[in-house]
Amino acid sequence: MTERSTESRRPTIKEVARLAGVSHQTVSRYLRSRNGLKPDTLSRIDAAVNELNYRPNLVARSMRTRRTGRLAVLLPTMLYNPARMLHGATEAAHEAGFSVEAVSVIGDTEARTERMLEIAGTGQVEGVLALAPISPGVGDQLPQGGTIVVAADFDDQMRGIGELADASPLVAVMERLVEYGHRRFFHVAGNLQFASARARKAAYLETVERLGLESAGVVDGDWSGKSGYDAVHSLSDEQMPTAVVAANDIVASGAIRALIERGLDVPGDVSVTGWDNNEACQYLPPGLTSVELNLEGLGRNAMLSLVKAISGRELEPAPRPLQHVVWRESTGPAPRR
Amino acid sequence: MTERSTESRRPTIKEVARLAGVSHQTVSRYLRSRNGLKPDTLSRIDAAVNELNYRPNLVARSMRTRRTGRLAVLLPTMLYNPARMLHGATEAAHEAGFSVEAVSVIGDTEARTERMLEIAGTGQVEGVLALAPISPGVGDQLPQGGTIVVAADFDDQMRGIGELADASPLVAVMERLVEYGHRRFFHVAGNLQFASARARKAAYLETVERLGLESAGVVDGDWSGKSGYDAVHSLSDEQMPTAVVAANDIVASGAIRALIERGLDVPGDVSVTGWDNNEACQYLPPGLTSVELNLEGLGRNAMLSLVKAISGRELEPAPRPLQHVVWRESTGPAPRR
DNA sequence: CAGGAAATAGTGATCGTTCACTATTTGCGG
DNA sequence: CCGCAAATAGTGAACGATCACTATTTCCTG
Repeated sequence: MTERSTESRRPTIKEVARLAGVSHQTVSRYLRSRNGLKPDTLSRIDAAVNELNYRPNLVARSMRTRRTGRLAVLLPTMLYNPARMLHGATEAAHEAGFSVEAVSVIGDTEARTERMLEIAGTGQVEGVLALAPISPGVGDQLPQGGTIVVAADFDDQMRGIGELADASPLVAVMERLVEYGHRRFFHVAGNLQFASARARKAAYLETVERLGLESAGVVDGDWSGKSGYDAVHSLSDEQMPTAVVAANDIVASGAIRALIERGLDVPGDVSVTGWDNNEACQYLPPGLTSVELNLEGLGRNAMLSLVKAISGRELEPAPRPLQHVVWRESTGPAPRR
Repeated sequence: MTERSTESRRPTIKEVARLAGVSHQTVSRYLRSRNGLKPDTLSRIDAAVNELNYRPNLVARSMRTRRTGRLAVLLPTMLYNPARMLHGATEAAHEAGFSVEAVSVIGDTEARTERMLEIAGTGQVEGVLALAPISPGVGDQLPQGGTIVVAADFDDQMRGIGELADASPLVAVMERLVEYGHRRFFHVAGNLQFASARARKAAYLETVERLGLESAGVVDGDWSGKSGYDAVHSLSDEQMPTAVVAANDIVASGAIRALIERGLDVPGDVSVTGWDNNEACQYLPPGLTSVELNLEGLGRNAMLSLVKAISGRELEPAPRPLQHVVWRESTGPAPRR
């Protein structure tokens, strides 16, 4: 389906004014508040607007007001589904009267950062929310003019908003597994450019240390099923843990596959946990123990900072908790040795 | 991380001109082509631009040129991961000199259509590519001004670009399964608001008819794992097919779960196929036979129509085929009865 | 009904860029 | 070194809205 509407120019505020028999400024007032106008005037403008099917030219408005009401969200490509987070962020932005542009960029942190500066520098958006990792100190490079950048993921100095990278459910998972008798763990990390991957890895190591557990080690992966598959196959029989904590569900699925290929039962011999509560992994046998994320909530809360920084407006944050563990069949008591 | 750059106004073309000792028009020329300027003039402007860290105000430019160079892509929310399609579409748009705004809208077809009209009507974008179902005949409602709308999914009169809804791999899957000895099939459809779901259902029914197969029926679902799970459980033992063709991998995972719960082996008793080549489903046992999509290519090709309609420019389409079947362990010979 | 404040409406400048012209400089043949 | 075309640069209007004022009308009070 392809349609092109009539070629004639769109009507302007002055044409509406002429048709309604008022000045352009009166129409301008009408557009913004609709108060302080006589009922008669108002209805004449109403009629003119309808007759001409007038809609204000937002480009011209932006030009004069120096406000675009638009925000950009920088998304990572392909690594996970950012749609739900984007949705939460967009909803919050709408509440504060902003529209949102999503920009997905391939390439590394540097490429993303470059593109972000480009977006921020042309006055097209009032702020940028980066849901993908960007270089630190990027704010300093911003051209003058007040475009604000909020990074939801950590920057390289490990500062960050935090919620996105909150790894506490991983600690809860491990503690419960310890109650189940597990002593020997293994962690397959995600792409460490992501704060969430770094945080989960750190939480794993910290918990091993704190509870005096054994660890078959940590393998740095890339969020892929293959990374989980390869990591498990890289272990010797002696190293084999009784619990594999994977960075996400995809990694977990690869790990489970490798465990089965090695003749091990899940959860009989080895328990496996994931992250993200991937719908496919809920059903396939064994149902995967995972961490359910309120992605809309996380997106919303990330956007709150940006909205506040730009307009000072404080929106209602998403109700906590934003993550919780869902126990399924892939976890169970540690095997007797 | 939150940063605010200096509050001072961004430099304008006139300030650059003054610093370089030329007229604003000369700077304007410099910005566009950089030809037809004396080397001396050019380097003076270069220096001024760098010193002021000048970037053109695209809002002002759009105002004068009546062109924004921006396109919008309307995305469905949450049903599947549109990131890769968006990426292909964005890449194609960049090649033609457009930037892309992604708009995800919740709600039904009507709500989406309404929002789309809003976006198209304010002159902020030159075109809209709808990757989510919208109401038919929407072009007629568009305000004057030449915003173009291209719908990649079918409209309600079942016209459409087609590639997105190409169900031919489903036919290939069924024919192969027939070679394997399968005679009795079952289809769990996706949300029929989507052209792809309608096309797969139609292809299933047509193939059953053409090859004279038995069908345990078609259940209309919603792309969810639960819909696959419930659909299988709704069958009596007598109705049970030897092959389940699911609308996508998530649905397939639900179906597999239900089959296992009923004591059936996959693929020993029943073969199952999905769609989308979901990464998690590749690993979990049994590896799911599915249809791999070149989502970037599909997104790209959808964008081509829009770009062509707006600028007349014809970009290189993605190489075919854009979909192909990946055979894995969830399919096998029909059981002897 | 005069007078003044409040409510309502109008006028012209302005945002930062490009467009359509006009003006100036350069280069070159004779 | 004149004259003229080509190359280069400058001037002012325009895009479509809002802002900062000023002007007019309405309403109320005494």
